[in-house]
Amino acid sequence: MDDHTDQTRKPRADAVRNRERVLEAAKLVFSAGGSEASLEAVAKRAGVGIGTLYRHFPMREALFEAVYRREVEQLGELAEQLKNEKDPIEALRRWLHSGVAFVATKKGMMAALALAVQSGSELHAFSFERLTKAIGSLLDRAVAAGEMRADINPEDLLRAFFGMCYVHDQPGWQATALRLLDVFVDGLRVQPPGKAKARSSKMAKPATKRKR
Amino acid sequence: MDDHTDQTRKPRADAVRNRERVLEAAKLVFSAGGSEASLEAVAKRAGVGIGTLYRHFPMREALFEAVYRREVEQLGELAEQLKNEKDPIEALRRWLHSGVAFVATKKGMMAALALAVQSGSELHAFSFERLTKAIGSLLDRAVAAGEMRADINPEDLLRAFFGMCYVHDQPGWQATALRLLDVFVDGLRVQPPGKAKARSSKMAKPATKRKR
DNA sequence: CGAAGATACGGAGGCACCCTCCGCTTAACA
DNA sequence: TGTTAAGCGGAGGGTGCCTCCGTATCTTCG
Repeated sequence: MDDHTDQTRKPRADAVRNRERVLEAAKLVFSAGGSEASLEAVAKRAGVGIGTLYRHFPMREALFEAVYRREVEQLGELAEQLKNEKDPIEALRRWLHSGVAFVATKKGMMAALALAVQSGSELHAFSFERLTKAIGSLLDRAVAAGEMRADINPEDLLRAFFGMCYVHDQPGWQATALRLLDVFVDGLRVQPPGKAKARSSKMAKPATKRKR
Repeated sequence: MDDHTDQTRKPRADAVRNRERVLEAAKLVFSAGGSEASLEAVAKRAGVGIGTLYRHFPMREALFEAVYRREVEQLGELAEQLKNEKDPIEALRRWLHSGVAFVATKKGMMAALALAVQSGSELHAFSFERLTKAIGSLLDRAVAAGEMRADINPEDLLRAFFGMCYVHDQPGWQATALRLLDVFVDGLRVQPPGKAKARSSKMAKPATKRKR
């Protein structure tokens, strides 16, 4: 685990720089154009040859991975901060809500990502672990405080979160996702028999417009 | 709206037959290989020329649409049947659970579908309406019976359902989805202050294994 | 039934993108 | 500064997407 025991050259400066450029370009291109965007477009935007792109990211999937990895990191860090929140359930809900806002800026990324994750790659392992740990800590706190049922594990919650965020097709999807998450959190809450429906007052607005 | 007022020829028999063949082939191919599968493979499997495929379904998306439309129909019909169930909430839950099983057989289809729906096509309008109506009737019954909170509309519930079904990557995803849906339904339930946590006995199994 | 006309079929071909491969360039190390 | 390995770029072979049009087949009408 030393730094220079097995004669490893220092990585070339231009290689590092190019890798960074490609990542940045990919983030922009995928954000805008979705997973459809051609890798050649990414290379062009990054100002590197297509060959360079492929050396750094041998498969299309690898590029998604790298781009997405950063985003996941950010979500994880957010959870860390929220652990300072007083009310544990509120902290959890805040995280979920923030997650929605975060996802909202990703647009096309999500579709690409979904496909990438589907393939059962290592990306899945990484992000799942990172986020599970994050959400798990929030969850544990709430359970320990006796405010939340203990039969749902972090993985489940994470899945539910992603699921609800996934459906973003119409303009108002964010509000919907937030509402759905609130309901879910209500379902998780341990209701003291006495004030069973008290917390519902937190959901200020009723559903938008009861169709049909 | 008559049948033969504006001189419409009867559609050619071979055209109808070929369309059917392509649909069947597409269903199989997409089910197996996911959205990656080439349309030329579909054409070959259907035993028609690539040109024929493209005339019937001008865009890749159109093919997904047509295939998916049937599946949606089936889900809708299932809801009709479940309206005869006694317990309205149980009926709703049964529908959701059946939905999971249904989705489970689709495998790769879901990814393709997600992309198609994303594009805000007419498919979305159709399936959303069909399923919303189906789920809405189940929901209304439960609300009318005073067993369910009234501030969640059918659209929301549908989104939640799809969201939870979407995350299918690992072997055990079905069990997870079912559990998540149960939690969600619990969240929807109006809890009589007296027996607040009584219904939780319905969730026989605890979460599989509380990781970390 | 047979001719006429509409309609559909098939697959060649143009295009875009994927990915590989290799001669040239450039940074790291001595 | 010279040596050497790592990295760069983009030409090029391959595949799949989609269009276009000459040919085949079905419907209709006399």
